[in-house]
Formats: sequence, structure tokens, C-alpha cells
Amino acid sequence: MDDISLRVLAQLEPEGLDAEGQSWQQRKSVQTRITILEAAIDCLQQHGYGRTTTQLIAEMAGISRGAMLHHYATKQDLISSVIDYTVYKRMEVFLEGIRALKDSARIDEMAGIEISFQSMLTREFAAYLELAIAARTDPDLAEIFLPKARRFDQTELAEIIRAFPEWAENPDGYALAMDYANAALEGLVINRDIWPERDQRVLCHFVGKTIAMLRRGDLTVPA
Amino acid sequence: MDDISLRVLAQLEPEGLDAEGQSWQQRKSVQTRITILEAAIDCLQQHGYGRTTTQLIAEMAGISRGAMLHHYATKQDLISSVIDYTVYKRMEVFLEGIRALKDSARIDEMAGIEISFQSMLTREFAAYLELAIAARTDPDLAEIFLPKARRFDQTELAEIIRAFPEWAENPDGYALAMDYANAALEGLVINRDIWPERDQRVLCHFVGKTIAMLRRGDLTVPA
DNA sequence: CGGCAAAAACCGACAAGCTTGTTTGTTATT
DNA sequence: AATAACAAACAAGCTTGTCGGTTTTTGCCG
Repeated sequence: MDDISLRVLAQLEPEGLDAEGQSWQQRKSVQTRITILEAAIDCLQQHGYGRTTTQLIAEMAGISRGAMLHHYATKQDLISSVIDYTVYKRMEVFLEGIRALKDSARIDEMAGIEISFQSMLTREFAAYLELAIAARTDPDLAEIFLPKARRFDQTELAEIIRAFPEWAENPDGYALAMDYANAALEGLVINRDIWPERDQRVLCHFVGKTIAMLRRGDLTVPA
Repeated sequence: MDDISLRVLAQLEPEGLDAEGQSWQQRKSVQTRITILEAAIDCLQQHGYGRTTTQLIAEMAGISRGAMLHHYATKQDLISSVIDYTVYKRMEVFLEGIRALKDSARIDEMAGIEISFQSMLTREFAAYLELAIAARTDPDLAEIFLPKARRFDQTELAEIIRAFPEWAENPDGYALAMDYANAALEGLVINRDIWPERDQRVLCHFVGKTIAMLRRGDLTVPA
């Protein structure tokens, strides 16, 4: 990961989780917060946003609800921090993927899509997707989720263009390809529990073929 | 729509909604139930499953909660009926689409996908999708949703094979193509509020191209 | 160095509001 | 008169956020 990537990542670093050389209490606080955020991710993944209660998160984190509310005063605070945390982790994985792609596998036109798909099979993305879906019909959640999601998308786009300048020549075509890949892969992820793992890879391969065709100009955009 | 299709549709007809020549009270009851189910669909589409309360549905239907609980004793009863109702309406649209396809547009390889996509932009499908997504993380809902969803899928598959017998020669390939189309289109539908209508059509077109390639055998399945 | 007060982490109990389902009552139809 | 449609009030449970109290850590001052 180059210097610029590291700086980009640093800009997304969540607040209140960066105390490394601080006092004993500071480190304990950070540790507890991470435990809470991880429990919230598990809760979102396993029970969905609608059934993710503060009670359940505290139980899964192994602490009392009172202690949790000491670190995150309201549920909104907690969810907001969960979003920041998952965004940060996604960006970490994404930048590492980009780096690997730049180094070697760039020849293989499928590699980018497969890395995207793999990154969507993580716990963090499952939680992120639950939030994204819930935000579609929950204005209060949308208000805190959408700005952060948009910021992620913009950063992702900027980093891709920086890594693959040729895409900058055709920004509209690229945006379309990216939208298609993200949407189709999301559809695969949502339905993944009902298919065997091999089939998922095949379906992911179809997405990759479409993107490759777009890249070569073989796939014309209808009027 | 041919006789067999009509019989298939009749098998999915929801209970308690078929009183046509009955008494005045019967017809009024059916009318009220449909009002409730339509309100529930609106509620699911606008507020999502997690925020769909009996209170809100009754308000949107314009009746008291007591009256609603007279027709649907528990929320589970109501949701179960909503599933039956949306499944029936989806099958109605699907069979009509199949019929139109058999008649004329079969030459156009895109037509099938576009009809699928159009059918996913209805209120009924929005509600169905909300239920499908919620069922992934809600065991109680999954228990009543999954059997009905599976029945719809099986019926859909049987009707397609009946209309296009050539698919029966390669059932695995067809199942894969259908899974891909459904998943990718679902991904598009979930994200549709953030794209202009034209782009949606273009992205849908990409799905159609993939299916057409599969059909021609141009798209090989990786090992 | 030792003690001590402030601060922080943590816990349990409580109140207010929402959701569900029951129960009782009223009006209209059969 | 019996039944069905509809309405309103009530009880029980869950969820959130506040409040008071306990334990541990920290910093300060004699």
C-alpha cells in the first residue's frame, strides 16, 4: 500500500479507537468499544437491523447494557460508529486488493471482480449491507448512513482511477460498469445462503465476463 | 393464457378472497381484506418489514386495528396472507408475460429479461423482496415465507419449461441462468432509487446479454 | 512515598413509549 | 335471535434512555 493510500485510509479512521500509547484506561476503553462494535456487526449479520437491539448487542459483547451506554450514549451513536468502523475495514480490504492487482494479477481480467466478490463475503460487509438495505426505508438511519456511504464510494472511485488511469478516459462507462458489478454482486451476496459455493463462483464469473466485455467495447450500450 | 396456465394460477389463489357471488357480508369482508393486504404491501414497500406494525397497516387501510384483527387474528396470519397475495399477483404477471413471449417477441432475446425486470418494479414485488430479505435473518418469518417462495419458484420453472421445451435439454444450465438473472436483477432493484431510469434499463440490458450468451453457449462455465 | 479526591469504567433499577393480542361492547346483516 | 363486521380499552412484554450507585484507575499534594 503506497503513501497516498495510507493517507486516504487514515482519513477514514474512526474516532475514539486510535489510542495506542495512551494510559491503561484509554486502552481498556478502546478494547471495550471494539468488542461492542464487533458484537454489533455479528448482531446485524445474524439478526438483521430490525432485530438488532441494544440489549442483544450488550449480551453478545459480554458486558452490561449500562456499560455499553457509557461508551455509546444512544443507539444512534452506536450505529453511527458501526458504520464508520465497517467503512474503515472495507476500505482497508479494498486498498489491499488494489495493491495486489497493481502488482501482478492485472493481466487476468477476472481478478478485480473476484476480489470485489470476496470482499463482499466478509462479516463487515454483511453488516454494511444490512444497514444499506434498512436505510432505504428508514429515514433516520438514512440520514446517518448515506453521507458515510457516499464518502466511501467517492474514495473508492478516486483510488481506482488513480490505480488505473485508463478508466479516466471513459468515466461514464466506468461508472456504469462499477454500478453493474456492485449491484449484481450484491444480488449474489443476498441470495448466497441458498446456493452451493461453487455456483456462486460461477455466477460471479458471469459478472466478470460482462465487465470484461464492457472494457473491450464488445458490449454496446443500447439507445 | 392457456387452460393449463389458468389452472396453475387457480392453485395459487389465496383463501378467503374468492367470494364473488356470495352474500353482501361476504363481499364486504373480501373487500376489506383486500384493502388491508394492499395497505400492508404499501407499508412494507415504504417502511420495510422491521417497521411494518399492525397499527400502521390499520391506519393506512383506514380502519381500526380491532377490525383488522377480526379478519387477521395475529400478525403472522396477516403476513402469511400478504405472502400468498403477492405470490398470486406475481404469478399472474409472470404467466401473462410468458404468454406474450410465446406469441411474438420470442425472437428478441432481450424480451424475457426485460419482462422479468419490469415485473420486479411493481409494488407487489417490492413487498415480496422486503419479506425475502427479512426472512434471511428472521427464523419465524422464514418458516412461513420459504415454503411459499419455493412453491412459486417451482411453479415458475415448470411453466417456463412448458413454454420453452428446449431449456429442458440443459436443465442445469437453465437453472444457473435463471439464478443469475434473478440475483442480478434483484441487486438492480434494491439500488434503483439511486440511479436514473435510463441507466437501470442499460444495466438490465447487460443481464440480458449475459443470458443470451449462455443460451448460445458463448459463455463457458469455468472449472 | 502514601493517601486522597476526581474521574472513568461498569452495573442494575426504573420510567416512558411502543407493539401485540385479548376482551368487551356496539352496529349491521342474515 | 344469531352471527358477522367493526371499534375501543386493557394487559403483558419489549426497547430505549436516564439515574443512582459501585469499583477501579489516575493524578495530585502533603
